[in-house]
Amino acid sequence: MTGSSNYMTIGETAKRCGVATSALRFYEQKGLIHSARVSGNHRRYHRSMIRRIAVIQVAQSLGLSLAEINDALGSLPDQRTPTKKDWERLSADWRDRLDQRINILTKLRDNLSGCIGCGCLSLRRCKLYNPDDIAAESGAGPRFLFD
Amino acid sequence: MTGSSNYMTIGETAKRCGVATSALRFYEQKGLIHSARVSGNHRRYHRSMIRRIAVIQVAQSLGLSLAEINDALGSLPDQRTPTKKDWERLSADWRDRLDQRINILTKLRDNLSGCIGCGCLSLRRCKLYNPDDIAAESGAGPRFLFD
DNA sequence: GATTGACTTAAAGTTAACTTTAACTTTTAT
DNA sequence: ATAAAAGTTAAAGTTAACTTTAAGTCAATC
Repeated sequence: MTGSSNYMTIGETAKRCGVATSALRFYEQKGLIHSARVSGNHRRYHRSMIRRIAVIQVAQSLGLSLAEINDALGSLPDQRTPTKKDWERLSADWRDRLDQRINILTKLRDNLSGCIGCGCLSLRRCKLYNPDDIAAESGAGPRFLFD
Repeated sequence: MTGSSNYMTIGETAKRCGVATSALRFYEQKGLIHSARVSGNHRRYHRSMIRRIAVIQVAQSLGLSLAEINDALGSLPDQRTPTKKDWERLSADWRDRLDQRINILTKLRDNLSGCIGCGCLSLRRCKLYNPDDIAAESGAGPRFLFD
């Protein structure tokens, strides 16, 4: 255990990352992060876990489940700071996912706007203003806003 | 109960909207939708509930909780098809929310790209590649990707 | 040494959004 | 009339992502 400043207690790590200690224990149980143990069985997290936890938080903000994040983190090294190449490999996937999310939300926003601003040329075609639901053959659910 | 084609059984409604009957019962319990009852105590949903359920589904895709949706739907009429004005009132709020979501995701994606593509001029300033975590004073969590 | 704060564990609890179960009634089709 | 399908209810169950509890040990400080 060379250099105590490379290792932090669970409380220090939690504070540093803005998560609860219980969450850190939970993540470790799920295999997402790892710790060493000192003679009193207290955890010691390597500094590289800060970055790893940050990556978990980013992935969560993308809507990934912990299981999915665990899969993705399989491509990162456990015990050292990820290199640039490591990060590239991971974030390429996530950028695709982000692009898709942005596209869907943009389309949804545009469809909202279009129907509001009289962008629609036909009351028959505009399903939102089709009060008799004539377009029932289009399929179940609010197709008109997602398609 | 004029015009049986204005009312649908729970099965018909579920199929039409692409949701489960159990979800409809759940939403009704939560007060999000409403039904009439026939002599056998079977539910009958007015056609306007199709649109209302569609709105619920849209709001869910925005990440709103059912409680939040219930609040928002308070501004819509229960027993008739919402007018254009009704819809405008509701969707203005949601468009703001969509804009914010899109902005956050776009910023996140741009930060990912910037760091990958050597957009960063300083290894000290680029927190992602600051392996000794010198920027610890920036606050807890992955600030660099959200700010 | 004594006290307080930080740590440990396993297991139970919380929350939201449903789904399933069990036991029944009603409706539909033959 | 009968059988199958569709409907009813209350309550229990599921899931993911945690948090809290209960009961203890360890570490730091006086």
